[in-house]
Amino acid sequence: MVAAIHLKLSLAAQKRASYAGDVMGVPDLSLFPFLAGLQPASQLLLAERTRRISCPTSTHLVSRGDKVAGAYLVVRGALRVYYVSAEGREGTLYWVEPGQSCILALNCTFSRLAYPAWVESDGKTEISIIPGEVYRELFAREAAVQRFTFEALSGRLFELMALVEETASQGLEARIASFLLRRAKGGATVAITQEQLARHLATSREVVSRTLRRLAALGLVSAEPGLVHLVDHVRLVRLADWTA
Amino acid sequence: MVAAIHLKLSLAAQKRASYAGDVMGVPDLSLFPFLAGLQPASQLLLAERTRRISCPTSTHLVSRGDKVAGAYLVVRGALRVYYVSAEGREGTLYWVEPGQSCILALNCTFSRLAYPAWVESDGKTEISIIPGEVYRELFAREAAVQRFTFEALSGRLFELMALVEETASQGLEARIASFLLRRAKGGATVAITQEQLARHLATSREVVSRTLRRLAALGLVSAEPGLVHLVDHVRLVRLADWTA
DNA sequence: TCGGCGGTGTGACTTTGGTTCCAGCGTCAG
DNA sequence: CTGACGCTGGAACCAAAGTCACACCGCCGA
Repeated sequence: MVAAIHLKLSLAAQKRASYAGDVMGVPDLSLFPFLAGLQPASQLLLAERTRRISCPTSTHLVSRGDKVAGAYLVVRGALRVYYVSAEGREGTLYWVEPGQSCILALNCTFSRLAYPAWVESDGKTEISIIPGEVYRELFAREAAVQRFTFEALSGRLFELMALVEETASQGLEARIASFLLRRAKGGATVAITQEQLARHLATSREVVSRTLRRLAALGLVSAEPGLVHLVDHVRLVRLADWTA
Repeated sequence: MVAAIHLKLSLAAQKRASYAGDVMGVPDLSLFPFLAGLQPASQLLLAERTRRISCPTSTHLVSRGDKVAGAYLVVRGALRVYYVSAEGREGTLYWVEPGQSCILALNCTFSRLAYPAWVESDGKTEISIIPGEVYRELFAREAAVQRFTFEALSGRLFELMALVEETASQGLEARIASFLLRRAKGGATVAITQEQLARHLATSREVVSRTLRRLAALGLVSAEPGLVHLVDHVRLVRLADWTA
């Protein structure tokens, strides 16, 4: 339909990218309904310049300090945004899930801000990358894009405010409870190793092991290798959500 | 010039508000240059609906859970955005300084998000409050407002990412060093009591006292009641900025 | 069958930071 | 002068969490 125009995709992303089988790089409209309402010209622009990439789990996409611009729309899987401390301990800042996006600098000509964190795929992941200039164009003339952008940013902002508060003022028990609840998404079991859990929460495996056993002893969870079952949902919520 | 239209200003803000002497509530254009380029209709809307309020230090403006919408543009002084943990300890998330703004929900009709933190004035402060509907209007039709909003939000986002990392992976020494450097803004001395310092960093006065003395013993700072002098700027930076 | 190896359990120890309690010191109003 | 109050110093103690070392179990491939 439209000739593919090659452009510099950012870094490692391209290296490991394998174009998915769909016609263009435009993400599913079911996940990003606001795209359906765009002007024809915008749709065309999107179709021409968006690239869908697809990668296995734990694919490294962005490093701290990378100068990136544009928007990463997640279609499948998830992106994990995390930091790495001086001692090499890492902690997850947030996930970008299907239907969400990671919007980076727009003013990509000057002040392409260096991204302050790392990004990797979490699970087999497909994302549509809209280059900075293109996104800026769309943002300038499409109210729907403006709104989407605003919500994405302010949503993350609120999330991060909560995270700061959580990490600063809650013990590990509560933080683990909170983490598990968020991850389970209503389900009763989370598939995760204690090692991974430790990395998400920026702590060590041993500490997670201890804490998890304490929670198990209290009857809140039960664990087996690679799995954590949420036994007492109610008490877990009470433990995690101190605002109650 | 334009008749003042009274509207419900949010909460406590109004209670203590005393209108400043300038003609309208529109903030200084020197601080917010993007406002100068707006269409005449927008300028009129701003002039009609913006309210300037002015308050002494430590005036409580927003509580967690308040349903607020709109933008707070800081003209003088500063706003301090902070959280309060279950045990009553507080920590500062960030400051909104002159020329900056605190942009809250825009979709103020539905989903007026509850604000997740507290806001108070820090120093004698003047702010211009643009109501939610008005800001939404401006945002919809003024590219400059869109851009300003985007930068404000993504700037905060990056700040908060750094804060999460800092609180999670740095010791108090480093966090205090970092805090003092940011506050000094190039100067060599910070006017702050240890009590206040403790509140900003979500710790206790005694701990700050100890840590500060340790830093003093190392020759990094020197302290007197209500003041902290930055003695060895270089080593302070090295201590705070572990990325070096 | 025999090692690896990934995932986990556990004890002992250290460090950091939070808590409690009290003492000193300067300023300022009465 | 004096007492109250705000700010700081400092000891003793405690709790949470990070660190180190090692042991165990199950699985899988050589």
